[in-house]
Amino acid sequence: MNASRTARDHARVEMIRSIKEAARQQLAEKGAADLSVRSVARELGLVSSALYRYFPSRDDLLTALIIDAYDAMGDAAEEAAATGGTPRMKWSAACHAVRRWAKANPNEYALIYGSPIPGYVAPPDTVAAAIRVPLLLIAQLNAAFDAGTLKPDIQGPLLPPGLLEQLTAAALQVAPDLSLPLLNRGLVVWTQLFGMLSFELFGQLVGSVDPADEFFAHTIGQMADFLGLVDPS
Amino acid sequence: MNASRTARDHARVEMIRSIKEAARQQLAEKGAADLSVRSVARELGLVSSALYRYFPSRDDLLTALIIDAYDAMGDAAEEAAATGGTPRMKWSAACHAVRRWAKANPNEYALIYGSPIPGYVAPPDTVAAAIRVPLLLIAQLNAAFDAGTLKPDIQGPLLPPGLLEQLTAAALQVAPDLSLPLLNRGLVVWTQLFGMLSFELFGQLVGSVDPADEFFAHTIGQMADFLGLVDPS
DNA sequence: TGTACATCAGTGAACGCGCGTTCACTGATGTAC
DNA sequence: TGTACATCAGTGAACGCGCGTTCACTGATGTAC
Repeated sequence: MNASRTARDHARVEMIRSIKEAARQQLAEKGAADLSVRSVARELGLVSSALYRYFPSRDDLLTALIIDAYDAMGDAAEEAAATGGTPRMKWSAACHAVRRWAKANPNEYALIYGSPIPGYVAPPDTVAAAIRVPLLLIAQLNAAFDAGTLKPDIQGPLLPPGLLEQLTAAALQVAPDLSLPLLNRGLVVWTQLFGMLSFELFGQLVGSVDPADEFFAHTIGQMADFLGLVDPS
Repeated sequence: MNASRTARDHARVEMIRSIKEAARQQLAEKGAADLSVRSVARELGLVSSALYRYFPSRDDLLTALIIDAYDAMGDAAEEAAATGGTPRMKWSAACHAVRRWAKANPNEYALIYGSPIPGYVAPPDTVAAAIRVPLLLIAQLNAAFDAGTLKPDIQGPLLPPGLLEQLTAAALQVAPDLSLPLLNRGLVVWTQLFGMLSFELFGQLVGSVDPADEFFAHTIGQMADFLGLVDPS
């Protein structure tokens, strides 16, 4: 309400910030399974029980880190897409930004896109942050559709009925104007993008196309073609 | 050499088998990070130090499980492909077998395709088992090429020089007759396949195309088209 | 403005637990002559 | 075939460690009158 109240509150949000920062650093060094309340407290020069003033349990701390990671990736992608250009250019810029973020923060990436942590269940709060990147990608398809820079005819096998239903439901929420075959391709490309990233970060590409810079860049282009996003040229 | 020697040796391989089986079960219940030498020993009614007669350390046990997991997946895929048909059919059958195996053994899947285990580095022994599935998929492209059931002209953006080099080196080992653009597409589809699987198993598809049976089946077809594998019809 | 009370941050000890690994040991199983 | 010895499997105790979480506590910071 008044200045003094704000002071203590401010110290509190600052402390939460430092805790998460220290935890993120531990994460970067040792991975999610090895992140412990005690080691974070140690890093901050606190006694472990002190952290319980800020996070009621280890899982809540993990949840905060997960949301922050999704948001950091979302920020990076949105910022890259905001630099302008055609939908295809923005789409490509967002993909590259996602990769850059993932390579700079591999353990945060693993936290959100790697194996689930045993015994941990993500609460629904994470969903809003988690869907930012897919929503951004779909937004580029919508924009291309509106701008008319989308090849109108997607050929390919007919969608089976169950898939049609799922896509219809998803489209209602997210992209009511998009054709369902195109939305489907969007999902294919979405899984392709993160499959490629996980393979690169988790070491599966060693011995073939690692380092993957050119493979990634080239594939982004191929997938843009697959979606019918026309080239800016 | 003689019968008695064989008897003790036989008991030994049997014991190794039971240890791995118990470990696999623990894996299925709790995930890789929670798998411990002591709990495996407990399950077998042994004292924990007894296991050190068979595996010199926890990491060696993990390595054995990793190799077994790759091999189990490889067996499933090869068995499915061995049922015959056109290369496209075999390719598709292998993909479905991989998914079936992964869904039946999610924690083993996570062990090999999920986030790296902190502090663990996979020894080179795992490579031979790890590449069985990609080799099998490439073998279908080779077979299709030899049978002439492959659309000969892959259009698309030119391969950048660094990628060309990497693909040339890989092709030498694995598929000397394949065109490099096609080998490149093979890699794209390979990452797509496991990206889709990881998303399904790790819960990223919840809210869109989960359950993913039809999405998976449909995408396998689309990717076969993308590779130019002609339809059996 | 000054005082009495309430709220909050951080402490330190403790509970109860599980972990990987080593080591000297006891019996049983195998080998060599 | 029988005996002396070597090899191996499994035991049980111990080392040293880290973990999440609770709880009664001390001071400091904020609030109400």
